[in-house]
Formats: sequence, structure tokens, C-alpha cells
Amino acid sequence: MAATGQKRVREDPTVRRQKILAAAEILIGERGFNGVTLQDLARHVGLSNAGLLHYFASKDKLLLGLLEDIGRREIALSEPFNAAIREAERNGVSTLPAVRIFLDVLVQRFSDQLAQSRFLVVLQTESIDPAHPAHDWFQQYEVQALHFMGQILAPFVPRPEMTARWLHALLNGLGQQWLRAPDTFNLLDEWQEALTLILPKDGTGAR
Amino acid sequence: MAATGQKRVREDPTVRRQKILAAAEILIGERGFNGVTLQDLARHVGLSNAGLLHYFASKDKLLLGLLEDIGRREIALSEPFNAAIREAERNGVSTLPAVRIFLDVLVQRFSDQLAQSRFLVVLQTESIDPAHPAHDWFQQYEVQALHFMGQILAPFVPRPEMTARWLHALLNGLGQQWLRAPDTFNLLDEWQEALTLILPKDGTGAR
DNA sequence: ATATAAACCAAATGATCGGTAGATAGTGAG
DNA sequence: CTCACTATCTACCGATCATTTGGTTTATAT
Repeated sequence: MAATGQKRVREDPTVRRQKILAAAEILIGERGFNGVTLQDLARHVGLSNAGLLHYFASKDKLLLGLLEDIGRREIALSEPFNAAIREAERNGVSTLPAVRIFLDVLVQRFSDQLAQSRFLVVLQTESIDPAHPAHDWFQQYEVQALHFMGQILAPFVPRPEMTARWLHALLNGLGQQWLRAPDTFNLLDEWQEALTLILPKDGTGAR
Repeated sequence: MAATGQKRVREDPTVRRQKILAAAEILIGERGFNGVTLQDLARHVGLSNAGLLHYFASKDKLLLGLLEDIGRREIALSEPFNAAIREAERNGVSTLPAVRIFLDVLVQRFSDQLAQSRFLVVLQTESIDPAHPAHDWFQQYEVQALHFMGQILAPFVPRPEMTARWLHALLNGLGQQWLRAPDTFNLLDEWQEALTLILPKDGTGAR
């Protein structure tokens, strides 16, 4: 019944582009990249099939565009916390409080930005396949995330790369359980509780 | 060039069925359920499209058949360890050693039975979508897994259901990282190291 | 007004999808 | 040897896929 748009709506291209990416994030996060068709997406944006492809040359390109966008967002949002850590470092103060805040905000954002989180979780798994169009992006993403986490954990734990993998795994794993059944537990609580086991109480001593 | 089978190979139905399920486990584990077509699968088994559908009425039914099979395998394989735990309980001995073994074998099996592990990881994520044909199965699977883990952890940790979720999350998360890049770390090592933080050293005292 | 650029659409492309129908061929029982 | 059974095939179905072609509409700048 969703009347075949008689009137053409000509929208500001940057706005339209954002709407497309937002819809793609939601749909792909729900059904996976292989589970979403261009016509699905087009209909959600209020555009024809060909209208969509005016913005992104192909389905794959659209996915890469979305990943690029998310990458930018991710960097912009985490920058202030990185800065806080570097500042503590510069001031000779323990970086632990800043690291704790960073880790908590990470989880906070997971539930605040539900669509993006679901998208990342779903596509990270789907892209294990080397032939998946997002494979390389997530490969890099994970390496960088683990590297960064390892760095900020280095002053506090004996094997920072290992601890980084634990935290990355925990965040993804708990996040996924929470996506499936959000009402069965409190994500932030369980995360913070786990951190008390993994991170040290005091500020300085490694191990 | 894989010559269009001139000669008909008539195979024992139960064997053929197993081959189909084995191929499905591998293919779906690589590309996800939505990423695999019946013709892909048929070709891998050396069967025509229609030949495949002689064994499973539809693509969805095939998936459910595979899940059923995996469920049976899973139960059969974990039964001895469950028994060991119950036996320790009956003998008044601490169940901790048996629990540790159970948890280690869990991870051991993850890398031993690569195809099944990849399948479970990939489909668990894909089936977050309530409309996915495997959604209900994994919902149940997770509830049961968490419940069982919570039970065997109860004597050792203050909040067994929470710890169960941690372990489930860690196993999935580490497993996924390892599936993507198996050469970058040793799965069993990192798992056991994490367990030393999460499980108690001694046998009895909770907390 | 008129022209230019580009945002957008209808319709068609060939490929491929999951699934069906009706033959055909291998197999074990008698 | 013959028959019934069924595992398997070829051929086809309508639907849907991503993408292309070529035109139509709208905003803007002159």
C-alpha cells in the first residue's frame, strides 16, 4: 500500500546520503549484509532502486561507504578519551582513572548507539569469511583496536595484548548476549564487575 | 569443469544425509546461512539441486536438521564431563577439578572441531534477528548453556549466572578472534589464563 | 525565461534464487 | 528375472537479485 511515490522528492544530497547510510546500518544490523536487498533498503529510504545506486555505485560500495562513515564517527567519539589518557600520562598522574572511564564509555556507547553496535557485531562475524566485502576492514579494525587497548593497558597488567583480547572478547560476547536478550541483565553492571577482576585496584603496580 | 555427473551415484541414504549435513556445516560456517545457496551445497555434495531437496524439504528445514544433529552431538560429547561433576558431588569431593576440565575441554573442542565451531559462532550472530530460521534454537541453546554453567559454577563464585555469562562471552569472543586470525595467539592458553582470574584457586570457599 | 546539472524514476537486463514435476535408473526382495 | 521402491536426474517455474539504460523532473544560476 506504500503508494509508489508519485511526487518526486528531491532532497539535499548530503542529507539523503546520510539517510541511506542510517537505514543501511539498521537493516544490515538486523539481517546481515547478505540478508538485505537493495530494494529493501531503497524502500526504507523512500527511493527507487536506481535512485539508491545514484549514491553508491554498487551494494559493496555502499557497505564500504558505511564502514568508512562508522570509522570516522568512532575516531571522533573516542578522541576526547584518548586525549584524557595522554594528558594524565603527560602530567605524571596514573592513567588508570582515565582508562577506566574510557572502558566504561565504550560499553555505555554500546547500548546508547544500538543500531551501530548491532551492525558492528553482526558484520564482524559475517566478515570472518575472507571473501566477504567487509573482511579487510574488520581485520584492520580489530588489529587497531587491540593495539590501542594493549597500549593503554600496558602500565597495569603483565600481558597487555592478552588482556586487550580478553576485553575485546568480553565486550563483543556480552554485547551479543545483550542484543539477543536485553532484559535479562544489565550490560554496564556486568562489564564493570568483570573489570574489577581484570584491572588492578590501585594505580601503579603492575601484576 | 567438475563434469555434470553422467553416472548416477546412488548412495546409502544415511551416509548421504550425513555428507549433506557435513558440507552444510562447512559452507554455512564460512558464508552464513544467507550466503549459501542450495546449488552451492548440492555441488559440494555431488548432487543435483533436486537431489538435495529429496533429503530436506526446504533450505530452512535443512538448517533445522543440521541444528538438531549438532544438538545431539553436543549432548553426547559433554555427557561424560557432566557425569564426572555429578560424581564428585556425590562423593563429597570438590567439583572444581571436574569443572576446570570441563571448561578446558570446551575450548579444546573449539579448535578441534573447527567446522562446527565456526558454524555455531557465525549462526549464533546471524540468528540474533528474530526472523532468522535459527533464532529460536539459539535462544534455547544459550539459555540452557548459561543455566548449566551457572549451576556448576555456583559453589565457587558469588554470582554464578553472571560468571556464566562472562565465560560464555569470553569463549565466543576469543573464539571469534581466533577464527579470524588463528596464528596470532594460542586460544587454550589465553582461556586458561583468564580462568585463573575468574575461578578461585582453592576448592571450596565462595568469594 | 532558459539552460545546465544532477537527483531521481520506470523498465528492462541476464543471472540466480528456492522449489516443483515428471522422468529415469539403480537396488534389493521375491 | 521381474517388480516395486526410491534415490537421483533433467527441465522448468515464478520470483527476486544487482545492475544498466535512457529518459524525466527539479533546483539553481544566469
